[in-house]
Amino acid sequence: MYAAAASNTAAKIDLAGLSVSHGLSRQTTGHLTAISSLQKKAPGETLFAEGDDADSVYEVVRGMLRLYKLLPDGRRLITGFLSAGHLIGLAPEGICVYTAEAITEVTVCRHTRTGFERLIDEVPGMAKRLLTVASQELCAAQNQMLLLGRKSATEKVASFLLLMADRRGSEGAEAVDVPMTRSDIADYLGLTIETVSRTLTKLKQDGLIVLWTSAHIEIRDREQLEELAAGEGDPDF
Amino acid sequence: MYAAAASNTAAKIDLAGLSVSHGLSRQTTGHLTAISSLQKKAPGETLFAEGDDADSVYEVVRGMLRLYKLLPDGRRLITGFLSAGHLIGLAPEGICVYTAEAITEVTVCRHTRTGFERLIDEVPGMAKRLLTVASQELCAAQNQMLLLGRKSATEKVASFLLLMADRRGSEGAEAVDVPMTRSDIADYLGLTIETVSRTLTKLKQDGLIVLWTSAHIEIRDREQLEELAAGEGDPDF
DNA sequence: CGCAAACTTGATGTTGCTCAAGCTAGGTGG
DNA sequence: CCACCTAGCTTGAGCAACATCAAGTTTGCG
Repeated sequence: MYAAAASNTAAKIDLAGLSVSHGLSRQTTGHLTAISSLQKKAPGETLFAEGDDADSVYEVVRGMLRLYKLLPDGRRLITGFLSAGHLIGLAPEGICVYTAEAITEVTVCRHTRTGFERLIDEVPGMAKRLLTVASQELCAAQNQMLLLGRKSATEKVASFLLLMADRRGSEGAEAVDVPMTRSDIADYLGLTIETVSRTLTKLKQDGLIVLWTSAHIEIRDREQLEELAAGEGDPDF
Repeated sequence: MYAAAASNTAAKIDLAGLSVSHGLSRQTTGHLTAISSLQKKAPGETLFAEGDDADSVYEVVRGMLRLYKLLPDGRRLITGFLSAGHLIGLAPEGICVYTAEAITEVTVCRHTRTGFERLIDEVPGMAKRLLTVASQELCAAQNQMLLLGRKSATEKVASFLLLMADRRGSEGAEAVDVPMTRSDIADYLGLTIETVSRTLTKLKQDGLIVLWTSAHIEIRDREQLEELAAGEGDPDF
């Protein structure tokens, strides 16, 4: 019954895109689960594709998704990585504007769009709360635009590492779990896999990070990494 | 009294960022103007700056604004251009996350944040309507990410021209009014002024556009421009 | 008319992309 | 259990797109 609420007391929520954290009351999530069903997706499986009818709203319960848009010749841009607690699928015109695909094995809670709409109308304050979340999303999207349009490869990769680090709850240790491939990272940062790989190697050589495996990175000098990410990095880095 | 409504029967609305169109009922805008005051800004003047308290919500009545974010060393990214009917200032944490500056002479309708919040609570359907607008914003932001991360200079400039053309209502003629400088365009597209200038020259030489003046451009081959913008351009362009 | 800001154009430079090998790790079957 | 196989990752060499630097030119305004 309270599947979604059970795994997240203070649920993180996402609306139609990038991830942001937000608290939902138990009552609200109760309403949510009343019109919902759980689904599992294997890595690489598609939840929905760009152009599909947006007839469902999903909440991520476990695992990680990528959202992306494609150009006709196959160039891809990943607009966000979603993890547990995030909401997706609230498309404006009833048409999905991006594809959502599982990176790891993913469990999602599926709600019908009409049911979700009714929820917005009936639960007082629901729309306002979602509006707050949407504003946060927008803010995150603007930061990502700044990154894509004006940051160097090193600054982009540093920003990405900090984002991943901060997302996995702040567990003292600076161990960053990177479930996505270099190709995903590249398409998220507007780079190529080779540049991502080279940049990580350089950060390793400079002692800012340790590459335990390609999917498990440790932050060694967070301060310097933050300076880089903010664009205040010494030019000699 | 109905200042905002008077200039826009079907008002375009913006929420905390990029522009999107949306219809507001006369009743709603009536409520809006009840807690509002008109202000004028000269070109170059600042409405609010990144980091300011977000204590107001503005609706653009006339003219054009730029919204931008800065990196510490002065690199700038313009996240959007706002024209009549757009709303700004609904910041998530009460802190402005970008600067808003007048490009042309601008008239805005200023609302107190608290008054606007009350409006959201009291007018039924208001929050939901704003949520729709926010979703459209988010969608636009994702398209801009795709542009910034994966499009070539030519594709970026073509996309920009079409955006400007479509914004100025569809008045048959393909006359595009460009009130912003090359520097603004460059910072919107993640390019330099020189690249913007050269790209426009190339489009002119290829016969896709005519540069009547630097601020007045005519689209001559919309179809080809649209192909370019979509990323399906012939490599020989 | 003269000045300053904005724009264009050219020559050169650099970042990140492309192309091309190798390398590593995880999974499978012998 | 190990050897192979493949997908993903790293590394290197050369290249291209766009940036930078540097003049000129145009435009609009006092």
